[in-house]
Amino acid sequence: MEGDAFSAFAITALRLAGHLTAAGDQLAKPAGQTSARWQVLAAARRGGMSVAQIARALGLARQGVQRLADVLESEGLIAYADNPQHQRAKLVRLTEEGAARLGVIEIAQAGWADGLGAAFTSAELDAARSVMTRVMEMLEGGEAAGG
Amino acid sequence: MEGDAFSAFAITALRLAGHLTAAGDQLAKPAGQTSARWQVLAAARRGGMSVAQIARALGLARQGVQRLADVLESEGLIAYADNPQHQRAKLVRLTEEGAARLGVIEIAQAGWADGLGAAFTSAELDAARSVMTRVMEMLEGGEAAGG
DNA sequence: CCATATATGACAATATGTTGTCATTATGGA
DNA sequence: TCCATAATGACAACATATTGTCATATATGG
Repeated sequence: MEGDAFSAFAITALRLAGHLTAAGDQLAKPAGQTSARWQVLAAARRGGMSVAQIARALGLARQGVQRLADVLESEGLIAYADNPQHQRAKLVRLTEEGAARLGVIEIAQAGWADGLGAAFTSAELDAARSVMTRVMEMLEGGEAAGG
Repeated sequence: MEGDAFSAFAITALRLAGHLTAAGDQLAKPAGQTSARWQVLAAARRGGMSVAQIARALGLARQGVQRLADVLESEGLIAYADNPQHQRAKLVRLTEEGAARLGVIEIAQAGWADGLGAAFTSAELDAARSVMTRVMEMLEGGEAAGG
């Protein structure tokens, strides 16, 4: 029954996420950051997005990202810029200090990903990611059966 | 470069976990529970495990599971039984009320997993899970390169 | 038996994330 | 223009989870 295979898949995915978050925290630690802050810094570098837009891009609640962004702003890693499109929704941009911290993290992350990725083929990783993405799309869409 | 494929895999896994937790919360909601409590109830049904053992089995910090277990115990869904092997580490067991709640959740979960799993072959799901498991084992083991 | 190391529960501080609520700002239709 | 609706930031309450610390219980080696 695919239901059992799916349940096992879901349980494994949840445990994997815990390990990945912990690994991300370790990668971000030398820059004084965490996995969550790192995500916001990376979004800030893209630029042109408000906090609410970043939250949607990350699949997180607006309020949680707002709290992180406010902390990063108070530490000078990001800055709020006026948005000609919207008076309240300021645009988030990366400061020089923020870019420096993000750079430190991403150098470490690249080495980490290369090291772990070497144990897999790109095809394996992409196939697994494809399944994960399809599951996500189903969860975002129909809210599923049986609930 | 497999590093890039791995990075994309990791980002997708983190987002998927968020969706799965939200879905689990919805499944557990009719029983007045959450994803986290559900996991502890399921472990309690297996029986013969202390809080610390459950935490290790779930890949979570001992202290967090302890807090959940204390709440579940105060609500009468689990009970602490004396452990002949260890004076302090009581064994966690499911009460009748806990079993009833867990049953409600698992009926909903079975339908949910069948519905979502129908869009995949067991082979796809198992292959994806295999990759996730291998990543986890690498993360648990070496703590990886580049960090 | 004793000393050391490990495991466990208790407690606290902190980080992350969700939901709910509110006032304000945009947006779109009558 | 006016009004209803949606989006946004601010604030609060709560759930989850981590790390750190402490005292006590258990295990291990001498």
